[in-house]
Amino acid sequence: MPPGLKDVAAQAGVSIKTVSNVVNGYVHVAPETRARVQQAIDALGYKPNMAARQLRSGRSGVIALAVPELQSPYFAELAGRIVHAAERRSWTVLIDQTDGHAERERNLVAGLRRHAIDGLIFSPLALAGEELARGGDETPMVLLGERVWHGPADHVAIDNTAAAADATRHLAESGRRRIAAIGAQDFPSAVTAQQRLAGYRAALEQAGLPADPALVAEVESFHRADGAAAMARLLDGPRPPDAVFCFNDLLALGAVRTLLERGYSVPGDVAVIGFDDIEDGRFSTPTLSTIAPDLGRIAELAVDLLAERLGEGEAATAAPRELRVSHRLVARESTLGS
Amino acid sequence: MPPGLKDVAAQAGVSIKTVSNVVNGYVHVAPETRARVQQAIDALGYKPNMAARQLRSGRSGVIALAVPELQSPYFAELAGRIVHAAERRSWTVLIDQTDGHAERERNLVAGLRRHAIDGLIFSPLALAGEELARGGDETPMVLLGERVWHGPADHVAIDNTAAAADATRHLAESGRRRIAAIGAQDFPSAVTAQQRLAGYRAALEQAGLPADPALVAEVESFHRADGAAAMARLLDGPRPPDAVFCFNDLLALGAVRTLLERGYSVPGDVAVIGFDDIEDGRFSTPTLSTIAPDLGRIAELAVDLLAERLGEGEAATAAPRELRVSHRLVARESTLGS
DNA sequence: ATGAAAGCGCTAACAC
DNA sequence: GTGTTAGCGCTTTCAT
Repeated sequence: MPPGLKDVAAQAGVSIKTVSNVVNGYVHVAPETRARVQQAIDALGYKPNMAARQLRSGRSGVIALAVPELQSPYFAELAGRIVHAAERRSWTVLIDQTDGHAERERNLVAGLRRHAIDGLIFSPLALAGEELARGGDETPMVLLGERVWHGPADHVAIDNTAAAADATRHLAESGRRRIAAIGAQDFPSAVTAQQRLAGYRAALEQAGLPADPALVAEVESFHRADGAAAMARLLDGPRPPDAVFCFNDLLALGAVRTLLERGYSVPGDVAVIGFDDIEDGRFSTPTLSTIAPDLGRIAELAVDLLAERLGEGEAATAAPRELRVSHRLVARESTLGS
Repeated sequence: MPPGLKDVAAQAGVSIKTVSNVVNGYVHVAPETRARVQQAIDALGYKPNMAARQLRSGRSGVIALAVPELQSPYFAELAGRIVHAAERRSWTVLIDQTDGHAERERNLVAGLRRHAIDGLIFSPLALAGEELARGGDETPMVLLGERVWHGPADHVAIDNTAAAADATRHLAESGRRRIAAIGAQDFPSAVTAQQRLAGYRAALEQAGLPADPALVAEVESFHRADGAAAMARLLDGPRPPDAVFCFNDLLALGAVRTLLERGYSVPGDVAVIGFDDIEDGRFSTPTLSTIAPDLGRIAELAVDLLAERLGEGEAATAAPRELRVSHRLVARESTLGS
């Protein structure tokens, strides 16, 4: 049996409360008493029991991060940043992998959590709109990625539509005329895909380019294989594109692979731009042009928002906030040439 | 205040124990009573308080996974697999990012954990050997990756040395004579690097190839940038290699980048093989030959070992086990040509 | 500045 | 089958 406050108290010849005071850094403890208690703590190797502490205080010091999958570089990097940001507040992060399954995500939102967490940072994939409304559960939640519906949850995201337009415009400005898009998705929860598609179309129109439906390739998910397959379909079409905007870097990397495999030059024959700025794109051949969201800022803001809700101040009950994070276009070889 | 067992009991007109029985799926409850209780549970939206449950049972249902960094595809994928494996046992996974800092890792091992966890899966980077011995803390730990010292912890790994030899032999067998290695590390805890280096040297000797020290490039860490820089140094050397064995795929991808950037053909001029089989290598150009450890199996075994230690059976106190997981060589374009 | 006692929500023993 | 009771280890009034 591990030692408890009681054991330390006995060893130090003080009351349990005094030990608790020392452990929690309470100020009004005689230096001499403190020393004696500390000595007993060290001698016994006492460690506070977090379950008991939480039972009393209601706080676990754990927040959950729910992402579709850690395997995707974007989410892996996001997770890493959030773990670091949380660390600065002495929180640890529990990872929930939803695999993009609607039911898994619904459970999360419903608060059907099996574990005591102080807050949730959630990057939904299968759920959107009103389905994200929380029933009953008081645990604060911060949503990542796009949302359309103004509900009772804080939210951090970049301007997807504007970013997609930036990417497309970059292609148009380098003289490309048949600009394809890879990553369209039809289902209602695919908000991200729809916003990027909207940005793509807006930029096309602004550039005075026709919107050829044959140049929009749908994908099942946002992985390399999907991008490779979509690119193949585009190439097999009547008139192949001379540029492609892919809705994320993984799709772009897959598309590039198909192009090179078939003997096309990138960007000579076809320029390619992605979205996310994952590390792979900085070392691929050709290096990948992309949209770089300010990931570090996203992570920080998400954790900050949670902290505010968890705090005592008035912010805890404020209306849901919607925070916009900046992004920038990073032009590399896949659109510029080397 | 969220409803507790007591509230449900009152609502259903039964005792608190009966409610507990229903919640925990105890068998001997009259169907009719069960229904009534369940109804009360639903009506009140009762959720068990995990802190209290843990305080009693001593189990939190949370295990921790400590890795150097989630940003590395290998660890991201490992983490994803472990989260899934844990899920099958209804555990959730807490992520600890050590950043490879020795002190962080030392705290972990010392059990200086701030949070109640049932077990720890740990992939050490800065610590090795006796430093990994646990003091006092009873929480079961499973070590991932290589170890040299036979201590009181379970351990899952592939045969690093043999795998490195396989990779090197593959290069030699395709007729390469000046085979370089990228990834050597000098510090004592760099067990992985040392084992892979040993495998490389053994294979060289077996193939009757001289071991030229100028062909062994050291790196600070195992990232793309390190691989790119190391390759550049090799190329700037007196007699550049005609093949490179990189100690992980990230290094290899960086090396390939440098080669292509400088106009070398891969594998025409220089063949490259990596280690880990991360997804990037399957879509890069050229696709990357590599050593593929059975990651899924590693994750499963790690979780299984923890489960056994946590179980009631005799296995809980058995001697530390050392489990070897298989690996295979995956030859792709970077060594074969396309 | 320190101590005594209550109780957080739950499970485990033991009645009935 | 179901109810009663006693803590798990801690924080928190309230005293002193």
